Amino acid sequence: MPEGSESKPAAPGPEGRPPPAPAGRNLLFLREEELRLAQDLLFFGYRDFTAGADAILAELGMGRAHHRVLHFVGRRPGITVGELLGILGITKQSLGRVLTPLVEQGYVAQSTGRADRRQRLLSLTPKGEALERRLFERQREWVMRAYREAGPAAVEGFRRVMRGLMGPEARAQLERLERASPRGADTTHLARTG
Amino acid sequence: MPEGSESKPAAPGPEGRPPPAPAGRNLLFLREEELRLAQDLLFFGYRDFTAGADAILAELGMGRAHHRVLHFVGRRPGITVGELLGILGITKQSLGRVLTPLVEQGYVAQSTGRADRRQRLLSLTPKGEALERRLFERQREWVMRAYREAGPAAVEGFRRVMRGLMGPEARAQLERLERASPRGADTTHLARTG
DNA sequence: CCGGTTTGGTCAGCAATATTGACACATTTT
DNA sequence: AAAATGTGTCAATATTGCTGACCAAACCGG
Repeated sequence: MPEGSESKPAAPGPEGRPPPAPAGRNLLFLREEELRLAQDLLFFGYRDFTAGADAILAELGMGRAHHRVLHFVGRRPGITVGELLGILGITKQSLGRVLTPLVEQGYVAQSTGRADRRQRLLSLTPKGEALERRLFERQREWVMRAYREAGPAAVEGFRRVMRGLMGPEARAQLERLERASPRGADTTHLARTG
Repeated sequence: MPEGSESKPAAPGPEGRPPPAPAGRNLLFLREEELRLAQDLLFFGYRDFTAGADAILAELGMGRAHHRVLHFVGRRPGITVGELLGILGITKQSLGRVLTPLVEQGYVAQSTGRADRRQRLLSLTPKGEALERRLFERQREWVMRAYREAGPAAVEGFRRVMRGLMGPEARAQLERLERASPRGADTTHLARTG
């Protein structure tokens, strides 16, 4: 379980400690309604964000878990099973149930680790890349619409808040992912105006 | 093909800034990496956002579905089963499996609709309100931390993007929820007739 | 080389959340 | 009276997660 016990940071945010001011407009007085809205937004937004990819996956008899594997393997080719487990935050058995079929059906390739030969380095086959890309494109359109409607400043705010919603472990993992940042190089075929 | 491959948006940390926007063109060319980041953020962020409440629920032998029912019933007391189904986007049977125990255990009260006596109007009992509040408080801390770290402008952006990620149906539902305003504020239309 | 640890695979069993389809019942509408 | 609606419930199934146990291969320190 990803923590949940993280206590309030003594380190003040950009706002610092709000003084016991008259107008309770500051963030410490986050009103209840404001936070209930956040709950609603996250519920509806996440649900609809995943809906498009879910539909594609369903056609192939797959689920969201398969997508997550494709996504993170594609994001970090050569990832080991253990690392993937850490990122997904699930057990080996749960992962095995989706990973094994993906390998058998030729979406994911395994290769023996060069440094440590116990490791299975995972990567996407062309078939796997094609599926991952298809799923990605579907979500891209969805996110793109939201980003365009909201504007660049809102996008940056969105990112900051989402990052804040992550626990320390997830933040570390995200950093690792960003550093690895694999396929940023060959995206020529989607640089079109879509 | 032009670009798409480089000019990475300099991995935005908490201090990151929106990519230099010369024209609206750059939102149309939303780069792949930018959108992969969105996928990651949503995955990790949503997971950790729900982790706290999940822990409480697990102690009570409940799951996330129970929380959603408590949340939306609390948000809109007097809601009918059918409306709840529409909001949650699940089937009657799936709802029944969590709703029935919640009623039996005294978290949710049912009352016959005054206009249409077929309807069961749902509301939280004091016990249900207490649990919902406990769950809410846990998430509030979490969201509050993220909001505080991100700052008010970012929060506004977050909301705009999340709203954009919602489909039309969800937007309509959210509007209805906001209009119905929660908890006693403006719920006259549900005069309880026992 | 031995023995302990790490990495990964697999099996058995269980639980939560979702699905579809069918049926029943009370009530409202036509 | 008949049709439609709102709700409850049954049986069967799928997906995704869990725990615990056990095994095999490979690595590492002495």
